[in-house]
Amino acid sequence: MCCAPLACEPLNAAEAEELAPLFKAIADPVRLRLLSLIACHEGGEACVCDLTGAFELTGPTISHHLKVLRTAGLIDCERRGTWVYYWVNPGVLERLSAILGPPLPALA
Amino acid sequence: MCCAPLACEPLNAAEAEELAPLFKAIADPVRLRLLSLIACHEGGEACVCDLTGAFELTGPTISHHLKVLRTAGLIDCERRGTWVYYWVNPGVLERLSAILGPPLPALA
DNA sequence: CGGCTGAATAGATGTCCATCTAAACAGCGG
DNA sequence: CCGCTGTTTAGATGGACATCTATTCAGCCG
Repeated sequence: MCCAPLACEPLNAAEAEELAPLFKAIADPVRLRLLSLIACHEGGEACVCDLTGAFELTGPTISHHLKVLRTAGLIDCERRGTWVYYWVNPGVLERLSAILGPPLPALA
Repeated sequence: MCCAPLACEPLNAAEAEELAPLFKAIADPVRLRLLSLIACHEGGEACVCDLTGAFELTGPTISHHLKVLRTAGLIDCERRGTWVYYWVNPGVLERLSAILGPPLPALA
């Protein structure tokens, strides 16, 4: 688990190879909005049907983007009856934030 | 200038379209390391020749990645005699960090 | 069980991108 | 002025990716 911001010490090749896919997962406007929609949704989770309507994209395309986010470990999901609910995996975004961010004064 | 973290209110389409290219620029292991190498280098700036040696890639490839970072607004450069120096544009990384991060308690 | 709705998978397609080689450009030193 | 080194640009190529249509899978209800 690496935590030092980019600007503190040079990222080695292995860390960079590990981090890049996470940034790649959020480096798409649709996926950024999906992530945001899920994170902001009441209860911290959202059904696919809540998400699809926000885009002018087909169901399979949204499903594809959700899978990319899930494969990257940013979100997780569970089927409950007819619907599938997604939520943001805690900690992952914070980690990315910390890597980009300024040397935080130790927040316990 | 948007600042609210992803998890506070849903990103609208325009904001997402603006942010995605920034994340795309850093969504590559080589560019992540370049950014880190530059940020960590003494004086906050690095010459291309300082960077090329860290990778098993040709000069043109490094030059290409630097251009991507520069086009995205993450870094800037200046030629001084024979060498070209790059530095990280201040503020941009912090902004991305803030967007991913937890709802910061208003830091003036 | 049969059909309906929500969601994911399969396969196809057009575009973008990382990398290379070859060539051009910029500044320096003899 | 000429050649040398550092850096960028141009063009080519192979692979990755966003999106679609068609199909399949999963659960519900009459």
